[in-house]
Amino acid sequence: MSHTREDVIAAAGRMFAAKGYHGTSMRDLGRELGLLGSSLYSHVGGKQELLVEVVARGAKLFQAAADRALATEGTAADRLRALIAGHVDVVLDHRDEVRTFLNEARSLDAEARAAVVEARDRYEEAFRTVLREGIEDGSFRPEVDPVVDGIFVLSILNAIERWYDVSGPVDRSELVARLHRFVLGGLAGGG
Amino acid sequence: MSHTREDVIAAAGRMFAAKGYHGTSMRDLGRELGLLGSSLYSHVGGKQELLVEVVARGAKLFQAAADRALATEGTAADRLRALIAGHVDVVLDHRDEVRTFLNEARSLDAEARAAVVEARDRYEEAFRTVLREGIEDGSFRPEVDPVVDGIFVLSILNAIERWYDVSGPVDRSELVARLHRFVLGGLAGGG
DNA sequence: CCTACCGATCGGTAGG
DNA sequence: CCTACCGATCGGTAGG
Repeated sequence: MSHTREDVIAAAGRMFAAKGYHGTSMRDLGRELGLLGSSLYSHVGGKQELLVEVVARGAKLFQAAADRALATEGTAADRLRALIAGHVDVVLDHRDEVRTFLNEARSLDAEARAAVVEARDRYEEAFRTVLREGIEDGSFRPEVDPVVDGIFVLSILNAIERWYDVSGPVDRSELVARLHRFVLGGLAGGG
Repeated sequence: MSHTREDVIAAAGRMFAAKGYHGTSMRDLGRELGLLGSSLYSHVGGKQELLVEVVARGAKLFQAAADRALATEGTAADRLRALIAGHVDVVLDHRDEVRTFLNEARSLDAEARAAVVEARDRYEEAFRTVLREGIEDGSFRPEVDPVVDGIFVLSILNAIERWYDVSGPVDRSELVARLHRFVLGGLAGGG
C-alpha cells in the first residue's frame, strides 16, 4: 500500500483538526497512515509545510464560496443568505480543513500567518459589502455597523464547526434557515 | 523578589492565553517570572495543575455572572441584556482566564475536561432559560429554538475575546448595546 | 519506506 | 529557588 502526498495532507488535516498542531507529532501522523514518522519526509518537506497546506485549502474553500455568493442576483438579503448557505456547505463538507484554518493559524510561522489574516479579511469584506448594500437600500437598520455587525454574523458562522453534529436533530437546511432568520432579524429586526 | 503560587497561576494564565498550553513550556513560564522552570515545582504540582486552576477560575467567573444576571428583575429581554453585559464584563476584565477556558480545555485530562463541559452546559442553560421565558411571554418569536438560538447568542459572545480591542473605537457600553440590539433582533425581529 | 540516528527540548525530580 | 540531572519525545536527516 503506497501513499501519496495527498494522503499525508488529508491525514494531517484530520489530526490537526482533532488534536491540534502542537498536539500532533510526525510519528502520530505516520501511525495514522501505517508507516513511520520519518517516512513522511519522502512525501512532504516538514510538519509546518503540512499545516500551511491544510490551512491554505481551508482559506481557498471559503474564498471560492464567498465569490460565488456575491455573484448571486437579487437583494442584499438574498446575497446574505447565499453567503450563509455557502459557509455552511464549506464547514460541513470540509470540516478538517475548516477547523485547522480557524483554530491552528496561531501555529503558523509569520509569513503564512499573515496570508491567513489577509484571507480572513477578504472573506469578512464580502460580508461587509453585503451589509453595506442592505443598509443603503433600507433592508437593514441604519445603525448597523458593517464591521461590528459583520463580526457578529461571522462569529455565529465560525462557531458551527464547534457544536454542529451531522447526525443530530438539525439537518443542513434547517440550520441554514435558522441562521438566516436569526441574522436577518439581527440586522433588520425592530429590536 | 519572592513569588507566590498566585503569581505562577497568573503568569500561566497570561501565557496559556497567548501561546496555548502546548505552546508554553515550564521553562517559558519560569522565564516570565525571572526564575528557572524547575523552580516552579516548589509552588505548584505541575503544568496540568496550572491549566486546571486557570480554567476553573474562568468557569467560576462565568457562572457567577450568570447567577447575578438571572436574578435581575423585569422582562426576559432585561435578563438577556444582563446576561450579555455580564458576559462582556467577564471577558474584558479577565481575558486570560476566559481565553484559556474557551480555547485550551482540549488539553485538560479527562476528569477536568468533563468539569468544563458541565460548567459550559450550566452556563448555556442560563441562556436557554431566558430564551424560553421570552418565547412564552411572546417577546421572542415562537419558532425560536432555545438550544440552537442559544448557541447562536453564545457564539457571538464567546468570540468577543478573539477580536475586541480595548483601545479600539468601540467602547464597552457601545459593544453591549450593539450586542443587545443584534441578539434581540435575532430573537424577536420580524425577519 | 525503513534503519539508525542526531541535537534539542520537554515535564519533572533529588538534593540541597 | 538553584544545580544537576532523568527518561521521553520531538522534528528532522543520512543512507540505503
